[in-house]
Amino acid sequence: MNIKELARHLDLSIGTVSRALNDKPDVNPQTRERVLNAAIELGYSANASGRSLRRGSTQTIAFMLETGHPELSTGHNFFMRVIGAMQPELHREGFDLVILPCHPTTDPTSFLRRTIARGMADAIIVTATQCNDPRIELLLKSRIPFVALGRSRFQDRHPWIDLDFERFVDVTMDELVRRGHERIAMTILPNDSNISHVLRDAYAAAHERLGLKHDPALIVTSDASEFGGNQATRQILAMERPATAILLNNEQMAFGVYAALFEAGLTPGRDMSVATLRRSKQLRFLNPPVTAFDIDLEALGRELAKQALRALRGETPLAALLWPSHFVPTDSLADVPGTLSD
Amino acid sequence: MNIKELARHLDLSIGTVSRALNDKPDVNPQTRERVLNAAIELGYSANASGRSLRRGSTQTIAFMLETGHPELSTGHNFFMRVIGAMQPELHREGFDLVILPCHPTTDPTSFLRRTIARGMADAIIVTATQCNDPRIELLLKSRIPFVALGRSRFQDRHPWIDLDFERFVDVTMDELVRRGHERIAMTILPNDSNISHVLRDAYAAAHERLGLKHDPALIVTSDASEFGGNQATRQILAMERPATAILLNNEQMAFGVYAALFEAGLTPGRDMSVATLRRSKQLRFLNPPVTAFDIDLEALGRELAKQALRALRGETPLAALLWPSHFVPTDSLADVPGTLSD
DNA sequence: CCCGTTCCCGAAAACGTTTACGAAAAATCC
DNA sequence: GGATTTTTCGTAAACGTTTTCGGGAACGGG
Repeated sequence: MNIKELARHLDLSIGTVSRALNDKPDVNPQTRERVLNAAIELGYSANASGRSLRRGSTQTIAFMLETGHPELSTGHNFFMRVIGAMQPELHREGFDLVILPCHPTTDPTSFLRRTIARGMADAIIVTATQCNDPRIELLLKSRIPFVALGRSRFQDRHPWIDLDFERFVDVTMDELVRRGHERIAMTILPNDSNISHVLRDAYAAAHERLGLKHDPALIVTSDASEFGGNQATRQILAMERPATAILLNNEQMAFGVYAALFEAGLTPGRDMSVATLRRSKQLRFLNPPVTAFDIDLEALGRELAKQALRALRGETPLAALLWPSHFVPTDSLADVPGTLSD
Repeated sequence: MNIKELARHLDLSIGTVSRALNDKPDVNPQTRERVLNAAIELGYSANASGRSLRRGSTQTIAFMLETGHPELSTGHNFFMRVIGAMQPELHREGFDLVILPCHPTTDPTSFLRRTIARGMADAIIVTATQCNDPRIELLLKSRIPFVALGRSRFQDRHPWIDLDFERFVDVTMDELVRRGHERIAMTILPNDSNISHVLRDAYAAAHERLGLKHDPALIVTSDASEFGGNQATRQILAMERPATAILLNNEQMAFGVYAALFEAGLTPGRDMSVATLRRSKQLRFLNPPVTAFDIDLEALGRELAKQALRALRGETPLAALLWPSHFVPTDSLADVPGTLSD
């Protein structure tokens, strides 16, 4: 069922049919009605290849998602929440959203190069950005509209949205210091992800601001999984002067942290304060629930969609965005033993 | 950079360039070499729209994923593992994999109809199948190659792969009955998903086989989340004769189950045996770890990819597949209090 | 030297759509 | 009623690719 058949069926030329379907002027309201009805009845939708070939645009936005990273497996719920919210937002404007999964065995940059060269999308979303990200260099060079979910070295040259990791560190450390903590550990990822850089900087700045001694050993590298949290906690507990609190950059890690604490005969919250970035449903079923930040991922997804549309329409990009979050302290933060809270 | 530019740059006709790039005969080995090198150097990849318009096929396989269902949010790790494994498998054969996210606010069937009519993919993967699935009816009517990850009423008319829920119920109940349990609860989903039907049947059959009394109240409906598990457990504990074991159809639920047990002053494993379908990394950090089945999701993804390729090549479909799994019992299963195990 | 074969390449059509252009018909104006 | 505008539609080109077809050159055999 193509436009030619549809036109023949209506006894019209394909030009008229096309104009009717695309809300162009120069077509009688009655015939337009007739065409629209016939299209629905015969289940006609314009062939995507033909349309994009002629138009020079695919009406499609691609979300490039690197899958299969064991250390990122936890992030899929995060991304799916965001993506889920993007789809209807784009759909309303006549755009399709496709996710392009990229397995770690294939080079993300050449994967991206190929999708750009083949013209598979009008705009692209990249995420899990590195500080020095070759994908972003490529995107800038290709002059294709894109939005990054995450910052990078080139962040002033393209639209982006990112979580407010600085605020996470600041607010949590303020609270911990207020409760008497002095040795506060933090986990970061083993790769070159930009998050790690941001966290390091924020961590150092907070120590400076609060007049704390900055012990580099308190930054432990581990992957963002339950195992990572578990191993990091063991490492911290094995120190001659263990930390009394730990900041996690990922909610999954908390399960491993709690397990390691229990195993050492310690009580989370009382003997070790724990905080993580994003509050998720699961965390509520840990005892005590883990201190974290509420983040509206659906709104984030909608915003990402809007930014993408602005980018491909050539409108001036909105101000880059550190996404707001809401601090939800719980009993997983406690006073340092022997300290009186105010 | 299109084929015309490339041809001009090489001082050849576009026909020859195309033949060279596509490994057709009738082109001098030397010129082919020359073309291939130039294509790499100039970063040429054939425009997807032009190619698929001419070829009548997109060399693309679409995985339709319904996002945003709160009750399915947990499944994203599951799907992402599968999808991650599919991509390289398809890539080796020259196919692209795209995920089409479908938000619950849009009707999945018309979403699917549109993607079929627009010719966006050569084959389609659908999942989260219902017993009476309009999407599958549509796919059959459209005569487009597809594979279902999950069974349905039409399962003998199309290729599919599904988890072996029957084996889950059988093996777990055997073990529980051996340990003296007589009242075994099971959760199912609130929707019309085919899983629920399969589980009900297997549950009834196992009771029959093992000579147990089948109490319908022991099948509790709840969504597949931590909250669902929590609420289901409370419901079970509130019975005048509570169950002594519970079968979960989703690993996330275990967290809610454990929390509810702790809150009631009960110990998982000792006071209530717990088993769930799929073993995940998280479950290991519950205490005791939850009995479950190891499932090789990557292999499942690769198999799904192969089935899709067979389907679109018109080869006879492989036998439909109940995917194998490996039972890993843990201390979350225990003898009924007062019973001696052999 | 001529004929048949093989090898390589260019010309052109086709895929389904959109859109610029022109033309016929209808409507409006004086 | 003729001139002019407006409305409505058909024609045809174009998008980038693949593929069929035919033809020229090279080659070999007689």
